[in-house]
Amino acid sequence: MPELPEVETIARGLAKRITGDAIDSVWLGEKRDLLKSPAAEIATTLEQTKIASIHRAGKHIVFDLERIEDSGKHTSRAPGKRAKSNGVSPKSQFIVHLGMTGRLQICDPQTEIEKHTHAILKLGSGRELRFVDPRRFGRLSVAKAADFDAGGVEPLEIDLERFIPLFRGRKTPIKSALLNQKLLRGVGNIYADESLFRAGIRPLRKASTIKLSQLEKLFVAVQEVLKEAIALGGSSVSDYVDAEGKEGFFQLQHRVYAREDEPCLVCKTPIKRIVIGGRSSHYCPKCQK
DNA sequence: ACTATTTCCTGGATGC
DNA sequence: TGCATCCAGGAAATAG
Repeated sequence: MPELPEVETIARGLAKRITGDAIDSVWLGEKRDLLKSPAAEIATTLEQTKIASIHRAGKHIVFDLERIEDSGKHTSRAPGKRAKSNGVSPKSQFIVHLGMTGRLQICDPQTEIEKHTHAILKLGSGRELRFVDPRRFGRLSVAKAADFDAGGVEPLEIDLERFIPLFRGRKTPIKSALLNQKLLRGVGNIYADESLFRAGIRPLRKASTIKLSQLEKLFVAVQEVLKEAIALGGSSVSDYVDAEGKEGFFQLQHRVYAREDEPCLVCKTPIKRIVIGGRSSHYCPKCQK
Protein backbone atom coordinates (compact mmCIF):
# COMPACT_ATOMS: atom_id res chain seq x y z
CA MET A 1 0.00 0.00 0.00
CA PRO A 2 1.81 3.03 -1.21
CA GLU A 3 2.32 5.79 1.36
CA LEU A 4 4.66 8.74 1.20
CA PRO A 5 7.97 6.82 0.89
CA GLU A 6 6.60 4.42 -1.73
CA VAL A 7 4.99 7.21 -3.74
CA GLU A 8 8.20 9.23 -3.53
CA THR A 9 10.16 6.24 -4.83
CA ILE A 10 7.71 5.70 -7.66
CA ALA A 11 7.63 9.39 -8.60
CA ARG A 12 11.43 9.53 -8.73
CA GLY A 13 11.57 6.43 -10.89
CA LEU A 14 8.96 7.79 -13.27
CA ALA A 15 10.70 11.15 -13.42
CA LYS A 16 13.94 9.48 -14.39
CA ARG A 17 12.35 7.47 -17.15
CA ILE A 18 9.70 9.61 -18.81
CA THR A 19 10.40 13.28 -18.08
CA GLY A 20 10.49 15.09 -21.40
CA ASP A 21 8.44 12.42 -23.15
CA ALA A 22 5.21 13.36 -24.88
CA ILE A 23 1.72 12.03 -24.36
CA ASP A 24 0.31 11.38 -27.83
CA SER A 25 -2.96 9.71 -26.99
CA VAL A 26 -4.94 8.34 -24.07
CA TRP A 27 -7.21 5.35 -23.61
CA LEU A 28 -9.43 5.13 -20.55
CA GLY A 29 -11.29 2.00 -19.49
CA GLU A 30 -14.94 1.61 -18.68
CA LYS A 31 -14.63 1.88 -14.92
CA ARG A 32 -15.35 5.54 -14.34
CA ASP A 33 -15.27 5.40 -10.54
CA LEU A 34 -11.50 5.78 -10.88
CA LEU A 35 -11.84 9.13 -12.58
CA LYS A 36 -12.27 12.29 -10.55
CA SER A 37 -12.57 14.37 -13.67
CA PRO A 38 -14.75 13.46 -16.69
CA ALA A 39 -13.02 11.00 -19.02
CA ALA A 40 -13.14 13.36 -21.99
CA GLU A 41 -11.58 16.13 -19.95
CA ILE A 42 -8.76 13.90 -18.77
CA ALA A 43 -8.06 12.70 -22.30
CA THR A 44 -8.04 16.14 -23.89
CA THR A 45 -5.96 17.58 -21.06
CA LEU A 46 -3.29 14.89 -21.44
CA GLU A 47 -3.18 14.46 -25.19
CA GLN A 48 -0.56 16.41 -27.11
CA THR A 49 1.40 17.46 -24.08
CA LYS A 50 4.96 17.12 -22.92
CA ILE A 51 5.76 15.75 -19.46
CA ALA A 52 7.77 18.65 -18.06
CA SER A 53 8.29 17.19 -14.60
CA ILE A 54 6.95 14.62 -12.13
CA HIS A 55 6.79 14.97 -8.39
CA ARG A 56 5.00 13.70 -5.31
CA ALA A 57 2.47 15.63 -3.22
CA GLY A 58 1.31 13.65 -0.19
CA LYS A 59 0.33 10.28 -1.62
CA HIS A 60 -0.35 11.77 -5.05
CA ILE A 61 1.90 11.59 -8.10
CA VAL A 62 1.72 14.85 -10.02
CA PHE A 63 2.69 15.14 -13.69
CA ASP A 64 3.33 18.71 -14.82
CA LEU A 65 2.31 18.99 -18.44
CA GLU A 66 2.99 21.54 -21.14
CA ARG A 67 0.83 21.65 -24.20
CA ILE A 68 2.64 20.95 -27.43
CA GLU A 69 1.86 23.77 -29.84
CA ASP A 70 0.97 22.42 -33.24
CA SER A 71 3.15 24.99 -34.92
CA GLY A 72 1.12 25.19 -38.08
CA LYS A 73 2.80 22.36 -39.92
CA HIS A 74 -0.36 20.30 -40.28
CA THR A 75 -2.96 22.92 -39.63
CA SER A 76 -4.49 25.70 -41.59
CA ARG A 77 -4.15 28.22 -38.83
CA ALA A 78 -3.24 31.60 -40.21
CA PRO A 79 0.44 32.48 -39.97
CA GLY A 80 1.36 34.38 -36.86
CA LYS A 81 -1.80 33.31 -35.09
CA ARG A 82 -0.88 31.09 -32.12
CA ALA A 83 -3.02 29.55 -29.42
CA LYS A 84 -1.15 31.62 -26.86
CA SER A 85 0.70 34.76 -27.70
CA ASN A 86 2.80 35.09 -24.56
CA GLY A 87 5.18 32.37 -25.67
CA VAL A 88 4.41 30.17 -22.66
CA SER A 89 2.75 26.83 -23.29
CA PRO A 90 -0.46 26.34 -21.36
CA LYS A 91 0.22 24.19 -18.33
CA SER A 92 -1.85 21.52 -16.70
CA GLN A 93 -1.42 18.65 -14.27
CA PHE A 94 -2.24 14.97 -14.29
CA ILE A 95 -2.70 13.63 -10.77
CA VAL A 96 -2.59 9.95 -9.88
CA HIS A 97 -3.49 8.48 -6.50
CA LEU A 98 -2.55 4.81 -6.33
CA GLY A 99 -4.97 3.92 -3.55
CA MET A 100 -4.01 0.53 -2.20
CA THR A 101 -3.26 -1.54 -5.23
CA GLY A 102 -2.65 0.99 -7.99
CA ARG A 103 0.48 0.70 -10.16
CA LEU A 104 1.95 2.73 -12.99
CA GLN A 105 3.90 0.69 -15.47
CA ILE A 106 6.09 1.82 -18.34
CA CYS A 107 6.22 -0.79 -21.05
CA ASP A 108 6.36 -1.57 -24.75
CA PRO A 109 3.01 -1.57 -26.57
CA GLN A 110 3.32 -5.31 -27.26
CA THR A 111 3.49 -6.14 -23.57
CA GLU A 112 0.39 -8.06 -22.64
CA ILE A 113 -2.25 -5.82 -21.09
CA GLU A 114 -2.78 -6.89 -17.52
CA LYS A 115 -6.17 -7.50 -16.02
CA HIS A 116 -7.50 -4.35 -14.29
CA THR A 117 -5.67 -1.98 -16.62
CA HIS A 118 -7.75 1.19 -16.53
CA ALA A 119 -5.69 3.71 -18.49
CA ILE A 120 -3.06 3.61 -21.22
CA LEU A 121 -1.06 6.66 -22.26
CA LYS A 122 0.80 6.34 -25.55
CA LEU A 123 4.09 8.17 -25.27
CA GLY A 124 6.04 9.93 -27.98
CA SER A 125 8.99 7.62 -27.38
CA GLY A 126 6.85 4.67 -28.43
CA ARG A 127 6.41 3.36 -24.91
CA GLU A 128 3.20 3.24 -22.92
CA LEU A 129 2.39 4.37 -19.41
CA ARG A 130 -0.31 2.14 -17.98
CA PHE A 131 -2.40 2.44 -14.84
CA VAL A 132 -3.34 -0.90 -13.30
CA ASP A 133 -5.47 -1.15 -10.18
CA PRO A 134 -7.37 -4.32 -9.19
CA ARG A 135 -9.11 -2.89 -6.16
CA ARG A 136 -9.93 0.43 -7.78
CA PHE A 137 -9.19 2.63 -4.78
CA GLY A 138 -6.90 4.67 -6.99
CA ARG A 139 -7.95 7.95 -8.59
CA LEU A 140 -7.01 9.83 -11.73
CA SER A 141 -7.66 13.53 -12.18
CA VAL A 142 -6.47 16.64 -13.95
CA ALA A 143 -5.97 20.23 -12.85
CA LYS A 144 -5.39 23.50 -14.60
CA ALA A 145 -2.03 25.22 -14.33
CA ALA A 146 -0.58 24.28 -10.94
CA ASP A 147 -3.94 24.28 -9.20
CA PHE A 148 -3.77 20.90 -7.55
CA ASP A 149 -3.98 21.06 -3.78
CA ALA A 150 -3.07 17.86 -1.98
CA GLY A 151 -4.39 19.07 1.38
CA GLY A 152 -2.24 19.32 4.51
CA VAL A 153 1.46 20.02 4.86
CA GLU A 154 4.36 17.87 3.76
CA PRO A 155 5.74 16.13 6.87
CA LEU A 156 9.30 16.43 5.61
CA GLU A 157 8.99 20.14 4.88
CA ILE A 158 7.31 21.26 8.08
CA ASP A 159 9.21 22.48 11.15
CA LEU A 160 8.46 21.77 14.81
CA GLU A 161 6.76 25.15 15.32
CA ARG A 162 4.18 24.31 12.68
CA PHE A 163 3.92 20.63 13.63
CA ILE A 164 2.82 21.17 17.24
CA PRO A 165 -0.35 23.22 16.55
CA LEU A 166 -1.69 20.59 14.13
CA PHE A 167 -2.78 18.51 17.12
CA ARG A 168 -3.90 21.26 19.47
CA GLY A 169 -7.41 20.72 20.83
CA ARG A 170 -8.01 17.51 18.90
CA LYS A 171 -9.91 14.87 20.81
CA THR A 172 -9.27 12.25 18.18
CA PRO A 173 -6.68 9.50 18.78
CA ILE A 174 -3.19 10.60 17.73
CA LYS A 175 -3.12 7.72 15.24
CA SER A 176 -6.19 9.10 13.47
CA ALA A 177 -4.71 12.59 13.48
CA LEU A 178 -1.53 11.31 11.84
CA LEU A 179 -3.60 9.63 9.15
CA ASN A 180 -5.65 12.78 8.52
CA GLN A 181 -4.36 14.05 5.17
CA LYS A 182 -5.78 17.50 5.85
CA LEU A 183 -3.20 17.88 8.62
CA LEU A 184 -0.14 16.00 7.43
CA ARG A 185 -0.18 14.59 3.93
CA GLY A 186 1.45 11.32 3.03
CA VAL A 187 1.52 9.44 6.34
CA GLY A 188 -0.40 6.16 6.10
CA ASN A 189 -1.03 3.23 8.37
CA ILE A 190 2.45 1.72 8.37
CA TYR A 191 4.35 4.93 9.03
CA ALA A 192 1.87 6.18 11.62
CA ASP A 193 2.37 3.00 13.66
CA GLU A 194 6.14 3.04 13.24
CA SER A 195 6.40 6.72 14.17
CA LEU A 196 4.27 6.29 17.29
CA PHE A 197 6.42 3.37 18.41
CA ARG A 198 9.60 5.37 18.04
CA ALA A 199 8.05 8.28 19.90
CA GLY A 200 6.78 6.01 22.69
CA ILE A 201 3.17 7.13 22.28
CA ARG A 202 0.18 4.78 22.25
CA PRO A 203 -1.94 5.13 19.11
CA LEU A 204 -5.16 5.62 21.09
CA ARG A 205 -3.89 8.62 23.07
CA LYS A 206 -6.05 11.70 22.48
CA ALA A 207 -3.98 14.10 20.42
CA SER A 208 -4.76 17.06 22.70
CA THR A 209 -3.44 15.29 25.81
CA ILE A 210 0.05 14.70 24.46
CA LYS A 211 2.71 16.80 26.14
CA LEU A 212 4.91 19.14 24.18
CA SER A 213 8.02 17.08 24.84
CA GLN A 214 6.28 14.01 23.44
CA LEU A 215 5.04 15.84 20.38
CA GLU A 216 8.60 16.89 19.78
CA LYS A 217 9.66 13.25 19.89
CA LEU A 218 6.84 12.42 17.51
CA PHE A 219 7.95 15.12 15.10
CA VAL A 220 11.47 13.71 15.05
CA ALA A 221 10.15 10.15 14.74
CA VAL A 222 7.87 10.91 11.78
CA GLN A 223 10.66 12.57 9.84
CA GLU A 224 13.17 9.87 10.75
CA VAL A 225 10.89 7.02 9.73
CA LEU A 226 9.92 8.64 6.43
CA LYS A 227 13.50 9.51 5.52
CA GLU A 228 14.78 6.03 6.35
CA ALA A 229 11.96 4.46 4.38
CA ILE A 230 12.63 6.62 1.33
CA ALA A 231 16.30 5.69 1.54
CA LEU A 232 15.32 2.01 1.41
CA GLY A 233 12.85 2.44 -1.44
CA GLY A 234 9.73 2.12 0.72
CA SER A 235 8.07 -0.93 2.28
CA SER A 236 7.17 -3.89 0.12
CA VAL A 237 4.11 -5.37 1.77
CA SER A 238 1.47 -7.14 -0.32
CA ASP A 239 3.01 -6.82 -3.74
CA TYR A 240 4.31 -3.28 -3.84
CA VAL A 241 7.02 -2.56 -6.40
CA ASP A 242 8.32 0.76 -7.70
CA ALA A 243 8.26 2.20 -11.21
CA GLU A 244 11.01 -0.18 -12.28
CA GLY A 245 9.36 -3.20 -10.70
CA LYS A 246 11.81 -3.23 -7.81
CA GLU A 247 10.87 -3.96 -4.22
CA GLY A 248 11.56 -1.69 -1.27
CA PHE A 249 13.24 -2.88 1.88
CA PHE A 250 11.84 -0.81 4.71
CA GLN A 251 9.48 -3.64 5.71
CA LEU A 252 12.58 -5.26 7.21
CA GLN A 253 12.83 -2.29 9.57
CA HIS A 254 9.24 -2.42 10.79
CA ARG A 255 9.19 -2.62 14.57
CA VAL A 256 5.46 -2.93 15.19
CA TYR A 257 3.50 -2.94 11.92
CA ALA A 258 2.08 -6.41 11.18
CA ARG A 259 3.99 -7.85 14.15
CA GLU A 260 1.01 -8.75 16.33
CA ASP A 261 1.97 -11.16 19.16
CA GLU A 262 5.62 -11.03 18.15
CA PRO A 263 8.08 -9.83 20.80
CA CYS A 264 8.86 -6.11 20.96
CA LEU A 265 12.36 -5.61 19.60
CA VAL A 266 13.18 -3.44 22.60
CA CYS A 267 11.53 -5.17 25.59
CA LYS A 268 10.19 -8.50 24.24
CA THR A 269 6.61 -7.70 25.29
CA PRO A 270 4.18 -9.10 22.68
CA ILE A 271 3.05 -6.43 20.22
CA LYS A 272 -0.66 -5.66 20.42
CA ARG A 273 -3.05 -5.03 17.58
CA ILE A 274 -6.17 -2.93 18.00
CA VAL A 275 -8.52 -1.29 15.54
CA ILE A 276 -8.74 2.51 15.46
CA GLY A 277 -11.10 4.11 13.01
CA GLY A 278 -11.21 0.88 11.04
CA ARG A 279 -7.41 0.72 10.74
CA SER A 280 -5.39 -1.97 12.40
CA SER A 281 -2.93 -0.38 14.76
CA HIS A 282 0.12 -2.04 16.27
CA TYR A 283 1.99 -0.99 19.39
CA CYS A 284 4.07 -2.18 22.30
CA PRO A 285 2.04 -1.87 25.54
CA LYS A 286 5.22 -1.46 27.56
CA CYS A 287 7.27 0.92 25.42
CA GLN A 288 4.36 3.15 24.42
CA LYS A 289 2.41 5.20 26.96
C1' DA B 1 -15.64 22.93 13.20
C1' DC B 2 -14.87 18.65 14.37
C1' DT B 3 -15.43 13.54 15.04
C1' DA B 4 -17.07 8.89 14.25
C1' DT B 5 -18.96 5.74 11.04
C1' DT B 6 -19.95 3.84 6.63
C1' DT B 7 -18.94 3.00 1.89
C1' DC B 8 -16.28 1.70 -2.01
C1' DC B 9 -13.55 -2.82 -4.28
C1' DT B 10 -11.23 -7.45 -5.25
C1' DG B 11 -7.76 -11.00 -4.31
C1' DG B 12 -6.02 -13.80 -1.02
C1' DA B 13 -6.61 -16.29 3.16
C1' DT B 14 -9.39 -18.90 6.12
C1' DG B 15 -13.06 -22.07 7.57
C1' DC B 16 -16.21 -25.82 7.05
C1' DT C 1 -12.24 -29.45 -3.84
C1' DG C 2 -15.42 -25.98 -3.57
C1' DC C 3 -17.97 -22.51 -1.71
C1' DA C 4 -18.89 -18.76 1.51
C1' DT C 5 -17.05 -15.36 4.47
C1' DC C 6 -13.80 -12.14 6.11
C1' DC C 7 -10.16 -8.85 5.78
C1' DA C 8 -6.87 -5.31 4.04
C1' DG C 9 -6.65 -0.18 3.22
C1' DG C 10 -7.32 5.63 1.85
C1' DA C 11 -10.42 8.98 1.28
C1' DA C 12 -14.91 10.69 0.52
C1' DA C 13 -19.52 10.88 2.02
C1' DT C 14 -22.71 10.75 5.68
C1' DA C 15 -24.44 11.36 10.20
C1' DG C 16 -24.13 13.19 14.64
